[in-house]
Amino acid sequence: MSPAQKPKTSAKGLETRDRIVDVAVRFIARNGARGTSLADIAAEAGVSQTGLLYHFNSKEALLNAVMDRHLAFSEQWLWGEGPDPGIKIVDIIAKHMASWPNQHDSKVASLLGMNTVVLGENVSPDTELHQRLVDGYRTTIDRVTATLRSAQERGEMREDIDPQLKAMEIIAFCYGIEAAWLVDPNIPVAAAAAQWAAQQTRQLATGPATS
Amino acid sequence: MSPAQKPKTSAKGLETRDRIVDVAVRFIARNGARGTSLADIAAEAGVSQTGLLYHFNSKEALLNAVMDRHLAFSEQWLWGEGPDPGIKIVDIIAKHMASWPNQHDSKVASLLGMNTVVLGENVSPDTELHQRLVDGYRTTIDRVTATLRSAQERGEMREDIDPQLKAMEIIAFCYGIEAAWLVDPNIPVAAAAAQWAAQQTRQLATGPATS
DNA sequence: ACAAACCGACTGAGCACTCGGTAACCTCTG
DNA sequence: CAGAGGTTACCGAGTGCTCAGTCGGTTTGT
Repeated sequence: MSPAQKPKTSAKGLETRDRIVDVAVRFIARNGARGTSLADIAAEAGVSQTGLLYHFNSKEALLNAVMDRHLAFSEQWLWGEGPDPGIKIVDIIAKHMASWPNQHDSKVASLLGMNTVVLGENVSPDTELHQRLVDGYRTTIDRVTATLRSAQERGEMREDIDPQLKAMEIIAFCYGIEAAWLVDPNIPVAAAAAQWAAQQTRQLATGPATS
Repeated sequence: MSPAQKPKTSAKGLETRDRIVDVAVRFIARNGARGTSLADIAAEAGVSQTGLLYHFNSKEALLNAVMDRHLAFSEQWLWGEGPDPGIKIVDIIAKHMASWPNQHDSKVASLLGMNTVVLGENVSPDTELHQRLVDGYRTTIDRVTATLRSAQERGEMREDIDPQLKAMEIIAFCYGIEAAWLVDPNIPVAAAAAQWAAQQTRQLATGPATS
């Protein structure tokens, strides 16, 4: 009936599908899902609104495809350099943030910015995407907690710091800086991230120099 | 003509006006401005939609009144204990966060949560409220920076930490924790805030005990 | 010839906002 | 202190727009 149920999609079909999601990510990152109409997306993607609805049976279906892409990107963003970076995770984050100033208009920025925008639209538990956000947050926290805990076991991180609470702090910092950067791209993100990472490393590490 | 231009409002008028803003804050904090209709707000406030539009000439006017209330609240939240708390600012923040778990459904929670929701809806620079958000962020950063700097001058804070970047970090943490708590009120906000404040204090203070 | 890919025209719901009223209340005057 | 006149506070019934989704088609690739 429809490709969502019977995905006998051809190469060309997949390509348009992909293009639509691309455009949707851009629009949603700027105006939110509620602030973006299917007509807008369709026009920019070079199809009619009906053509869009052929590929995604409803707005919600498109939204989910967009979230899938966002999830894949975030995954790569945090864990692209290995599944267990330990306390190096703060350096990874700072390194990524250092490149933000150059790419405020890029695809990367859209994929990142979606976070803040979609989250804001779905704080109420009775929206469709809310559960996805809760699950996403929990798994991220769990993974960061796990890598910090294993760093403690390896003796690379101080034992008197609760890994879960520290994970929450790290993710909160990411969210907060991202939000601030979105509303005002001129703030010194790179410097803030660098100072933060340096201080976190000093605080977390077991090294002899506590000075 | 209308109360917005000629505010000859009576006591009763002010009361309804106030009630409308109250309700609007609650709705917007949950569903965003775009996700809330004037009809919803009016019904909950016990007036007709036309009655609402008598007090606020447009949705945008109501939005601005809501933002005014939010601003006043945030002001009190951060600086209620004095205009120059120095590094104690992190303790103030942690203290406030400690009380969040008890008030997820309260007025306070709505006023707080608005931040995340409204910010997400206005990342694009061509929305009406965007400039207000940018200005609000900047002044907050400036004030935190100033109090940290004066702490340094008083010798209460280490000199080798950049106050502005630290201010950004502090505000980012607030944003991030708030966002996380909004989507999932069950997370241990109080504990995370307590550990964060303790570690920040140890890191910022000039005290002799660096452990 | 058959399915996949796509379109134009339509529909119905939801929305912010307008228009033409009415009722309560205050104020100034005879 | 009656009551006329004006102002404030509100309402019901529209209006025009935007938007997600439907329907009945046509084109294109294999």
